[in-house]
Amino acid sequence: MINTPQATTGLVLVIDDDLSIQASLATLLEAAGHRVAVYGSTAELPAITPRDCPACILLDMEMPGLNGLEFYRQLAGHADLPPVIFLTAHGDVPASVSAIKSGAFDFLLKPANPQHLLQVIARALEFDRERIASRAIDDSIRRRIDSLSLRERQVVGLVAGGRLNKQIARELGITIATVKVHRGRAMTKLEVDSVTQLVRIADRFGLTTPHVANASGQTMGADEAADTAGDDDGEDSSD
Amino acid sequence: MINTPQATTGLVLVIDDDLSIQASLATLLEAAGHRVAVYGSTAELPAITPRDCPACILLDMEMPGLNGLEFYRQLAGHADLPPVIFLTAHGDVPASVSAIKSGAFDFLLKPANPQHLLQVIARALEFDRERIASRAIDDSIRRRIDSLSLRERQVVGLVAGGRLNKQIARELGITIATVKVHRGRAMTKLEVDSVTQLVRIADRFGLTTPHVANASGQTMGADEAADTAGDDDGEDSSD
DNA sequence: GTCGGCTTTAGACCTAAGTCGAATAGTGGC
DNA sequence: GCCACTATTCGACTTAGGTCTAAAGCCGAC
Repeated sequence: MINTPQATTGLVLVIDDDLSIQASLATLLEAAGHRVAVYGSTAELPAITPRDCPACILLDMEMPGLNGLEFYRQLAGHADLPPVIFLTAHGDVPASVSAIKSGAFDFLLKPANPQHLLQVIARALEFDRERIASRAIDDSIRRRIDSLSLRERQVVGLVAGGRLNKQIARELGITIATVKVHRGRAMTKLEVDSVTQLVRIADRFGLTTPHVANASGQTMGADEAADTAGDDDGEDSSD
Repeated sequence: MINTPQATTGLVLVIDDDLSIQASLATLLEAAGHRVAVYGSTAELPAITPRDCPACILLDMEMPGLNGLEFYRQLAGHADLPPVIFLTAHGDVPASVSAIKSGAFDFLLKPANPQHLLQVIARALEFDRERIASRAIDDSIRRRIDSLSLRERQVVGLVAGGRLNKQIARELGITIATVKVHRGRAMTKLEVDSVTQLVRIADRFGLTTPHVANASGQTMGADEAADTAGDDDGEDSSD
């Protein structure tokens, strides 16, 4: 947002087979305060591991061997990828559209205006910085979830799904007293102190057990089912 | 996903100043079972009103007067827009990247392959159909929220924020009995029967009142604050 | 003025949730 | 075998949530 002269710096992974371009990019980027790692082909790129410093990938489209776009698609499945900026000499509209739709951060033409390129990289690094931060929070919650026992996880899912303790007890074939214990312990382990927090965590990490099984929906899928279908529960007098 | 011969049909708004293109597009689209409305310029397009039938916009980039991309940006702020497919004779990479990043559904080059164009339009209409469906759900929830009184809305926000009834009572300067009344009435009006559903609605529609005001976070922001701040409550004998 | 809606409160009563102590069973180590 | 640890189970007790009835003050609409 703010155009500070010294913005976010980080690691830029340059993938290009042209040596002169490698050199000029490295010079430009290092002058801007970034660390640079250069690779001559997609094959040379080491496995992308989650890193704590902001990074982005500057990817040439016309690479020997694997096509840049295909390479990207392959990487993108991996999910924990820093933003990718395509850089190509050929103004190919379909390729650019395809790249952006696949989630690429930007698509630039060579020769790129150095000022503009630095700007785009700065934005990409800033984006990655935020991604890393939110991943750190997620990891912390993930660890807490992993510390739950099987039963605790089941109970959390059912609680987030809107069931009462007695319904949970019936579904799991245990008594209400036991449900309460699992529920309480899960709250402690997850470091939350209200159901509202539990619901948010459960939804975000796919723990929620919806009342009505429905294939669609992801963000609030658990409840779209719940509020369109007048979910009936607790009304059976079988107990 | 499924390539049924007779896929979703709908209304296609064609915006192009070339009469011969208007004619050929209309012929092609109508043959595919779509309804077509042709406009010679962006200015001629009537106000986009929310409609119940799937629609999409086929927009020429090189229009007299307002540039297609600018026009799109202007429309996009409006939010309730059917998917827009750009159609242009000039393979302009920056324009296509910009369009897609702004949320355009696709960006095609003229002359477009008729088969491919129909395929893209079918996907756009299908996308719009789903958008309309989810909008219908949202509108229905929105109406329920609008039927809440001021107090009820406040109580919903605080409940979703994780407060106990007694905390809510203290914050609003009323008794627990009153809080319970508002809470119960809000649940009835919103047609939910568990706090978990209430939380999802409150989060999705910005009703949640977080414990501690914090700038960061949006999806789970309401609660991350809650578990760091050790909120004391219920222990003051001042009233 | 009267009607209806919003807000407020109280008391009675029932149901649901949370906590404590305690018991059982499996697992791995000494 | 014995110990420690964890997961799981349960009953008893305490607190919180939810509903119903009844009532009162306020305010805008008809």
